[in-house]
Amino acid sequence: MAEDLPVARLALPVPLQRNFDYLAPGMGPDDVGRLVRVPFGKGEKTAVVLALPVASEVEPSRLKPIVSVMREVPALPRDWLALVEFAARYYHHPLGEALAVALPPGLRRAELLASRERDPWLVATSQANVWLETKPRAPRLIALLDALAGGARRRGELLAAGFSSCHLRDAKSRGLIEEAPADRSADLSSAPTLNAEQQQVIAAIAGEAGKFKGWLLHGITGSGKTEVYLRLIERTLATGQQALLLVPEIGLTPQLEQRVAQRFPRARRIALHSGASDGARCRGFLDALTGEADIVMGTRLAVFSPLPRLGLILVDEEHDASYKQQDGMRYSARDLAVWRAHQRGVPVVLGSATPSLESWQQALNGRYCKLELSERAAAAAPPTIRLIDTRRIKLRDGLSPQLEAALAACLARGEQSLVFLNRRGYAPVLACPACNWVSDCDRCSAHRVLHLAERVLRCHHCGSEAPVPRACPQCGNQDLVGFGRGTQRLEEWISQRFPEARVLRADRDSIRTPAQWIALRQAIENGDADILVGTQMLAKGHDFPRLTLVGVVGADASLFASDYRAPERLFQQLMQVAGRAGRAALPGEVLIQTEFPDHPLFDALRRQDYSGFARDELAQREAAWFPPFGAQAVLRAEADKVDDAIAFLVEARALGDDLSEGLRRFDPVPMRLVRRARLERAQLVIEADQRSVLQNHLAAWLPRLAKLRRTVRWHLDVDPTEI
DNA sequence: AGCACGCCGACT
DNA sequence: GTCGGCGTGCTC
Repeated sequence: MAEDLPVARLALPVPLQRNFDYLAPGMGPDDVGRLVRVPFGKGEKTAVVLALPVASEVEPSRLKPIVSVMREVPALPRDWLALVEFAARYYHHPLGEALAVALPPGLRRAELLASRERDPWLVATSQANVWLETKPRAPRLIALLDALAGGARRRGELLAAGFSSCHLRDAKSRGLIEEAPADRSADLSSAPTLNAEQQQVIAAIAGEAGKFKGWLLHGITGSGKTEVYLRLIERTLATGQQALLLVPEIGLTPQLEQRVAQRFPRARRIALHSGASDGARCRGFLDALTGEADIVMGTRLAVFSPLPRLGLILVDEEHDASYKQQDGMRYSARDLAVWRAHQRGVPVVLGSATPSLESWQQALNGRYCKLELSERAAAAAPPTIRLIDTRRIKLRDGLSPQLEAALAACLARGEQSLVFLNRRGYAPVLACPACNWVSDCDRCSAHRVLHLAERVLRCHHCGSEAPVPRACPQCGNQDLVGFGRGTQRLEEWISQRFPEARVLRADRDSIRTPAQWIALRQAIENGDADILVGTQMLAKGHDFPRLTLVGVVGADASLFASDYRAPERLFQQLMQVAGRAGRAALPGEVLIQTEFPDHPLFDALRRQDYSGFARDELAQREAAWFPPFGAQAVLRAEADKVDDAIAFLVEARALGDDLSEGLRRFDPVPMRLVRRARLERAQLVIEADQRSVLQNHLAAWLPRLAKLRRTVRWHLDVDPTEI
């Protein structure tokens, strides 16, 4: 009697903008949010129940039945489904694929759960009464029901009786088990005293807990933002709620993870990031879902953690580029965090020393409430920043006499210095002066960088390598020259100039694993290094108490980049690296070598005047209707030949001609790095003054693209950060 | 995306 | 006479 069976509407992980209906025997409205296994095409897939029951438009005979319901996973709550549905709609990504992004990978894989699925007790717990009748011999179920009947309601008692925590999970989500009153109190035995500013900030945010409010916490380096986060988490846990703490890259912030662990030793803490194993991500996700986790800390993907008791969202270093996913569904975790806070009626705190201009503008126009932390908490004065005009100075090994003298003096004082150069390798290009051969990458429109230490030429865009030729491959000339400088060469120069100094280089080549990173930090903290040479890896939020001097070389290239976001990024980067100087009792000094000392960016930087920089930059953005004053989306295409990509975009654009009112649709152009990993790329930028106009256009236009010939690969990027 | 079906060139 | 190229079309 197939026509009597309920029909469920499911989202499947396929790149199709539609859902699929299946027969759902024995299922009901409570099963919305369940994961199910279904036959699809030739194979089987894991799908998510969106609605049940539904009246299907599909002819009943064509409906296939659901194979199995993954009852060991509690149903995903409606607000979580709504979050993913919003992300799918906003970023114009198929819902099934968006769900696949939001779920931990292991959860979708049947084999990982297969052993649990076969465990009759696990299946039984979710439908205890039904199964007690139909499967009277499920011994674990009977044991559990006996335990429950005997008055054991506490998690601890049941664990003691031999039920494992994963066995109890579903029973608990069904309310069969009572939550033991948890001790989530903070350990304040080391906690620093708050200054007046910190107290005000905490009071302001805590005073408006329990409802949505966007807070922009603008705190200079060393002003104690982390302590504010910890105190806010403490208050959230005290009211029995969960806190979500988003961080840029967990690998680079083990210090923050440690501080959270030290402060909340008794709370259930979860760390979620792409580096964690499938099993760990699954467990973390499920602990968040059942409400067992108190603090969920993680990278951008953690924004999709289900949090039934959510009370607070924190986004640390909210300007950081890593919050934007750069493939698949290109979401901004920061923006989704704000949407989610609004959806759930909880406060969201965006913290940064150099906020994104998007967030800053939201604060200026009153959508966010701005809070300032302008004092360095640890008594030290802000570093002094000086510019070194290198136009009329002869540099020796890339160093000006001033920077060299400052390094020597720092060395003599027994303090540490850092020379910042955001370019790894030995020299950016190897070239032949005789015939003009250059070390081009054969897969990308870029040079291969000379890495002398590893004796290879390496492309920084696709990773391909070639041995360093002994002679020019074109004319045989033996005197090939490495032009420009990277961190390896700078390290070599500095070691020669200061033979008595212990020089340490830190970039993605020298620090590849978390263990190496920990060892490096340890060495710096122990004082086993005098001069550090490094890329932005060393710029991000670390306390190096002995570090008093920062030198910046080679930042000029970014000043005149064609990307309109380049100045914002450069300013953020330089403010961040400058903040490494003088964090403890010792005063810090920052020296920046530049040929453009009068550039307004450097002027604002010298005064450490973020708001002045933001004012100037926002004025320019407003004049050009760039974000945050207009909204952008980019359609990108890649093909063997860039002309094919352009042709596709031209054709695609024409399909939206009748929908183009209120839009600026530019000509499709090759991307700045046209060829990457053998594929040639082009893009079409679309702008609107209003987000809603852009969204309406995309919603009407994109479905038409499915009808185009599938000759190229393409994707859409809403709110792109790299153009 | 997969994976089928479906019509035109070089081979056991 | 077949094996196989990837162009269109479907997946409840």
